[in-house]
Amino acid sequence: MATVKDVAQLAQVSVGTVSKVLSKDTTVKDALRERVLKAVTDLNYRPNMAARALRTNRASIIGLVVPDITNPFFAQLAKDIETEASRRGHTVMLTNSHDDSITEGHQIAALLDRSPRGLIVAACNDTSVTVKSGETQVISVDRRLGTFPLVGTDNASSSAKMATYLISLGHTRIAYLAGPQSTDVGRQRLEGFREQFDIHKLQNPALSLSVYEGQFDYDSGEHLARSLLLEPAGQRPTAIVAASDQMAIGVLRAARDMDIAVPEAVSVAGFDDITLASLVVPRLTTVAQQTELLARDAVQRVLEDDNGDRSDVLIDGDLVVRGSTGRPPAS
Amino acid sequence: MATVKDVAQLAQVSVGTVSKVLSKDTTVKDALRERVLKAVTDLNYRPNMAARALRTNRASIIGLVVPDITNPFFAQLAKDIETEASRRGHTVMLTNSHDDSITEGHQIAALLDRSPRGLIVAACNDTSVTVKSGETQVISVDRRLGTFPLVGTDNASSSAKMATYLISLGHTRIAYLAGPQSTDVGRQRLEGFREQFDIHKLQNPALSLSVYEGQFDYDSGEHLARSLLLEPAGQRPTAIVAASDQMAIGVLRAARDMDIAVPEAVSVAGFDDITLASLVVPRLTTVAQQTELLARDAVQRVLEDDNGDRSDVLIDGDLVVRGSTGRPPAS
DNA sequence: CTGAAAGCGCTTACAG
DNA sequence: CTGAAAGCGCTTACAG
Repeated sequence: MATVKDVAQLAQVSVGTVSKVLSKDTTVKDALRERVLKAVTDLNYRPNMAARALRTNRASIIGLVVPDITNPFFAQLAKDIETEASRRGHTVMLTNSHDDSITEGHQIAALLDRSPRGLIVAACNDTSVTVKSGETQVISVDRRLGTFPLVGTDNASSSAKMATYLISLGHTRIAYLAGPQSTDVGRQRLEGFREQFDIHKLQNPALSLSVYEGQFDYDSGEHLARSLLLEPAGQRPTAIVAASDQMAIGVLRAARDMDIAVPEAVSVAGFDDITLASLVVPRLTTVAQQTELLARDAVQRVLEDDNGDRSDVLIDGDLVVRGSTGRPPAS
Repeated sequence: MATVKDVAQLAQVSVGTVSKVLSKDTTVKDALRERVLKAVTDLNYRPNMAARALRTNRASIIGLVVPDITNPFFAQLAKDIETEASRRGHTVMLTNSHDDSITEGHQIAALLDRSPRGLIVAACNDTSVTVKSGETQVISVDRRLGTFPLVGTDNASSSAKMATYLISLGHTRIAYLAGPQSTDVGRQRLEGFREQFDIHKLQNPALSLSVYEGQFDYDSGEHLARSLLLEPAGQRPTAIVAASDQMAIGVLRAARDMDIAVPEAVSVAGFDDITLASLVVPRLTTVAQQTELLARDAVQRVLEDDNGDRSDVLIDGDLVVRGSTGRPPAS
């Protein structure tokens, strides 16, 4: 592999000059610059990233920690983050915390050892260990890590949109399958829904909301729906809203197994808009998280050292109406 | 951050000795070793990875290139690779080629710049650019890159298992929805199926197989199935086998839309055993790829420089029978 | 505007 | 068995 030294020699300049040209320093005279650039091309020179990292104390790397890359939402987010990072000349180091705070702590430490430009962390659900990041920028995404700034979806206001939409369809008995209330995301989605519901209830006291707490996964949604749907048609909810698409897909599955038509007998809605949401039968009404925007902002915050900016970024979710919701059955 | 120098000073030894202790060199006397270890703990010393990489010309990093991390199969594979790499003290750099060979080439070059221990690449479908990896170990996984050794599932023999299974159920009119025949994976799965089918046909000349080429994705499966299932019940296939779970799930969707019962009227099977396969209704019969084994072998090949070993590793897929297949309808 | 030189934090022959 | 020293390939004050 060619080094700066080789380039300098071929271009008949000093290594310092080569370095300056490479770093787009404008104080190099054109004649020299061209000689250097030609030598770079001729030798097919590629800078040694380890040397650069050692010298500058930062590598053009972004560390990314997610609970589980096989969760479709995190897969989408990771993809968008990688795309944005790559566009900006950075590489992403990925680790899975397996939703375990001890592992998460180790992963973060290991990533910090590689002097990344910054860390983007979707924290695991159990309480995270405190992280001392030193110089390194750390941004939470989706789920906050410690007290680091968060880039996430405005869960409350997005969830509120869903409440308004279902009530406007005429639903009066609504069940909400909440995520773990130990998590911010779980709490915010529930609270946003509940508060909006309560506002509508002032107009229409007949509205009723029942809430059940579960996990964000398929099984939890299926399990909760199974007992809910056991009730006779006149009493059970006419709309079931889940705190995640995975839960909602579990609900669809339960309804199918119990021969209850969606959306004719019961409407079902989710949250996230994972790829699968538009592939299930019927297609799922949900709130789309704008992962591209989340990714862009997170990467930007990590790369541009707006040092001192500790503010959160909240991005609106979009209500996406598909086939799984409709008017409640005439009763 | 503490450096070897600090540790050496505190432990009253030379930096060389510190380095030897850290690298588990056994020639250091116990007394010194303990002093060093204590100093390491006291100072909370963490080696500077960039310096180590510069000096040794290799970082404890594995580069991973997949076409698309939101594809559930690659997500599972990436997770297993990351877990295995992490277990062995290595970090994974992830990039998505977006199934584009130009991008793939750039990603590989960028990863090689960071002097990784090795590269694991699931190549994109279009012809890949040639890669000069220099010293670095490169292993293909699932889809071969250039002429690099491959760790993958034995597609042909696994596909053959599915043929035997369906024929043993009594199916005589079988449709096979193949993946792109420009890809090894697509070809191998089709050929394995067809060859096994032909063997059975010697016994039972009434068997018929029709083959349709598509993409590996949901839409392709749905699209192909839609026209297939238009035929009247006595003439259309009684079993549809897809080259991927995503295609098979598309088939399920088409059947559902057309009110054709699975598996009563038509059996459906896939390949891969993505998470979703056991979540759709009915649960999908498929061939499970053993991603954990694939991951373990790929990481091992990349880390242990069995230099010169250019052989492929083929791992059997497991037939997983679920609810989407059954006996053909009585006719 | 350009070059000579120091130094980032390690590892590794080489002496002793 | 241990230490002193060179050097990996860069970047960056500092002279000139």
